[in-house]
Amino acid sequence: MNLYKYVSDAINEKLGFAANLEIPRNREFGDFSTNAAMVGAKLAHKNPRELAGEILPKIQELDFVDAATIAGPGFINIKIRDDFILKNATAPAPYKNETPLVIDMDYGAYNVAKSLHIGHLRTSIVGDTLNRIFRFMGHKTISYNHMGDWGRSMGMVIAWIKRIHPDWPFFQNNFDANMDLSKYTFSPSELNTFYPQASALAKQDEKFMDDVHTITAELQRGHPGYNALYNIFMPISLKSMHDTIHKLNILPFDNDLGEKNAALYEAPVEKLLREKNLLVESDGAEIVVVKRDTDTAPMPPVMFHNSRGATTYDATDIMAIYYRKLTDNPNKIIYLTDSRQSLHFEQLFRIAELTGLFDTKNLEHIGYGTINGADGKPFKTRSGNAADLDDIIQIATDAVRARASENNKELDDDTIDTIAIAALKFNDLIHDLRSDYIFDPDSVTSFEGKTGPYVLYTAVRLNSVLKRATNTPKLNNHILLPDERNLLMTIMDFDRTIQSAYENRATDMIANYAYNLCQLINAFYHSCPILRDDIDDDTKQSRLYITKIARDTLVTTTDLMGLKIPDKM
RNA sequence: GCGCCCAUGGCUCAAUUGGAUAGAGCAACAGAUUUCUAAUCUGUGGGUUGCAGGUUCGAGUCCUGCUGGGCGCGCCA
Repeated sequence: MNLYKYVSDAINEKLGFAANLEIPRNREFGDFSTNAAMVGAKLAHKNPRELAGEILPKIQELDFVDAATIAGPGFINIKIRDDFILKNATAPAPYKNETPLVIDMDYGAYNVAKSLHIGHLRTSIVGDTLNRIFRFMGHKTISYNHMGDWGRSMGMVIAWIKRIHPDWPFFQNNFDANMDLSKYTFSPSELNTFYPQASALAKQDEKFMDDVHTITAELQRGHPGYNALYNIFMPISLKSMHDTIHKLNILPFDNDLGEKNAALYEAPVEKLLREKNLLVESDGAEIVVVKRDTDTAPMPPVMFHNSRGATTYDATDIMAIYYRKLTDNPNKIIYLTDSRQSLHFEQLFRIAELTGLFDTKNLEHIGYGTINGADGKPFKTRSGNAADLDDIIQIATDAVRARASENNKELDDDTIDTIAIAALKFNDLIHDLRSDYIFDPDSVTSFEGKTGPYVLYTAVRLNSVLKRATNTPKLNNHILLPDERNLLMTIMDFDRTIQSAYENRATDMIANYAYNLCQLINAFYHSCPILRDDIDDDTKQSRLYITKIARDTLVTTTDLMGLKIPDKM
């Protein structure tokens, strides 16, 4: 049950006004605490403690209250009856929402022909967990991998291939799309080298850059050879993305639809902008002015067509809204990107408002912080590049393998991968997503304390106990030991946590809850033997029941984080 | 220049959005296994929350001003 809500509602009803219910930081004060008397005292010009004295008897009458006392400047501290806890403790279940929202979620946003790197870690992991939270709350989400699959970077890749294979048929005037093209292919790793090389060359070779622009424009206009080539490397790249997110246990995207798909809606969006007289010519480009008189911050115009007539990502993002409205007609669109793109989304949302395309209050940008190295600058490899996600996963995997062999544990490869992924993901999720954090490979692979492996280990322990048990889990009425009581109270706090995580879009609340739950589970595990021979059957049954709902609650949180639990570790 | 964000033990991060004695992990030190997995548990030391004011019953949190850092500001995404 949602204990917090139950207690809060009961107190509010009893008092006849909305009191603020808190869980004291220092649990010695009780299970709950309200500052109703202090708030009320200000309005009524009364002494807070005196007012608390008037409120106190009413609270003491409530059937779940064991004791209620006045403390400090006027707090009323409440302790819940043990039998009430015993009667109502259950594991959480997904919500049945009677008015579910349709939510389009835009995260991931991988680039075709570029390997996933550390910059994609948070958008993937946090986006996936937010998606799972929304679904748990009973909403319908539609996830979009809004790929960079149609812009200048595609021109770069094709220009590079043209440079190294000028004799290939895609580049000949007599190109025949019906010929057998099966021998023109690339390995994923080979493909991923093209863009960086092309990009480096374009910076110093103006002629090559001109080629890139020409090829990009021709590709977008339907050049048969370039499009045939695109259709060869695009699936290779897509598969490579899928492999990586599969390793990370990220839910498959409902749509791998990016800029190319959005670009199909250029004409209707342009028409809409022209109808509203929003397109303005400026330096050969067509722009939309989004600045308001009240703005104090810089607010540059939005580029719809650049001076070469091409559309930029500002434009394709408008088209994507148009497309999603047409197909999903969502209640909300939520974007998860690096917080450095905040201005872009502010501009985008203003255009949605100016065109009447989408209600601005239902467009939401969640900006996450940068992952930095020990020097406080964005995390780089020793050679100065953004670290590949696959390489980071490999480092974690090697560390798990080393740790397992240190402890003389024989674990299969799947288990080792599972533990490594949990270490990476949990480390990401435990941080406030809006803040930067420092990624330290040594601490991520230490697996001690507040880590993913700790969480998995705790779940494995509980599963192991439940597997051995012959008694039926059943909660018998007994006096709760402190470690049993603390654990049950935290289990009953799950609903408040996920509600808060949902409202605040705060994935770290789930991770912190999971860690806190594990600490209490391990304390319970140590101080309360479950299956030992000298434990009587009633106690065994009770502790098995606690073990079971603790395991179920923990599994719910690990599911939300997309962590798998191994059979042993 | 304009705007946004940040500053908390040696290190990495919390703090129920204004609540009570600022908490965890790592690192250091001292302990725990005839017992369900020691990737565990128990304990010890470590703080003038960058600085100076202000608001009120009450401030790490809100306001003002400094100092120091990060980020953004038309044809990259």
